[in-house]
Amino acid sequence: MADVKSGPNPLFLREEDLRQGIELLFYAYRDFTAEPDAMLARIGLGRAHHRVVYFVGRYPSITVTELLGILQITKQSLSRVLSDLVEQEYIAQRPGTKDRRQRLLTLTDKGVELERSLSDAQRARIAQAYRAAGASAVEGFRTVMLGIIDAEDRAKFPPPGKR
Amino acid sequence: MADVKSGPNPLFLREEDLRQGIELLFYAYRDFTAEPDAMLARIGLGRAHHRVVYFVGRYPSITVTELLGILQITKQSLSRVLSDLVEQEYIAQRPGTKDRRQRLLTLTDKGVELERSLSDAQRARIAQAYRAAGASAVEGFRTVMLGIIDAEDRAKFPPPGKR
DNA sequence: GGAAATAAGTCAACATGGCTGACGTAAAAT
DNA sequence: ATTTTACGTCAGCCATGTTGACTTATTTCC
Repeated sequence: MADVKSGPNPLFLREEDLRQGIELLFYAYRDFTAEPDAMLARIGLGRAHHRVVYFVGRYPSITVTELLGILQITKQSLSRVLSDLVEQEYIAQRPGTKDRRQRLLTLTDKGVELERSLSDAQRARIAQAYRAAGASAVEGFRTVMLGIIDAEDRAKFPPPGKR
Repeated sequence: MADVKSGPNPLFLREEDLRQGIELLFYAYRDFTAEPDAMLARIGLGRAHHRVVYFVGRYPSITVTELLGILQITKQSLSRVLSDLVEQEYIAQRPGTKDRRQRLLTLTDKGVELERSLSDAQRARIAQAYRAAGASAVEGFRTVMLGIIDAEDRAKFPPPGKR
């Protein structure tokens, strides 16, 4: 590997800590997504499908607008993957009862199974990291991650007491 | 928002913790990349360019092979963004002295400035999260993130003592 | 010294998943 | 009755990943 310390870029401690934070996020996300991506490729789907299946599993009967708010992509982008998933019967749509313009999304049995098999690799990775790190480290992890996430979405992560 | 607790998906505690871990990573990465992405879009570059500029800044005189190992993409994919960056003089190449087949990559002054302005938003986000969380939470964060990262790359993150 | 391996680059073609813009329909809200 | 909202769709563009095939220069190995 090229020498970190040499060259016109002497890193100081504080700066180094922040860089390390950036890189922890880069490497963790890279490795975290690699396994499900490989599984998805085998069945002709992509990471975008995984995200949709994941959040529909997480929030059964979620609306399209809510899903768009989470994913932060355009409805045209969502449409593409969502139609795939509906056509292939991973996801079912039904009209809302209160508001009949809505299409409430739920996983089919097939969808539940797909979601489980995809996220299992990720759950295993998290579980192993949590186990190795211990409860107080996990609490620190949670706290820092919440600080990185935009304030609007922090409410999605209720404190331990509320769970 | 759709009701988490209702429906055919009763979540239990342990399962819920793991899901929360998955989502912390999703939201953190989403928000972490949003600002630099917006800046990049204004100058006609993309996230891939940021990654290259970042790691060339991190490891001055890094070789193409080393960079490929970090990014875990094909050399054809890297080639595209790297040529952009060399053409636009963000990155300079020079042959290795020990091995003249290598093209050692370094940031130009212009590249240093780009890297700084892009990563500043990210550094600020990390710094704020670290400050709010406190030192022991940061240590926990580090530990859990390292557990998520594949073992091969953990050596890139020397323990505090070695820094 | 000659063969094989390695570092890097290139061309071509393709897939995925973002984006914008324009437009349509049904239902709800004002 | 009008406007707004939820959702969908068509068309086209761009960024960034992929595979496969092939070249050149240099180093390493026998």
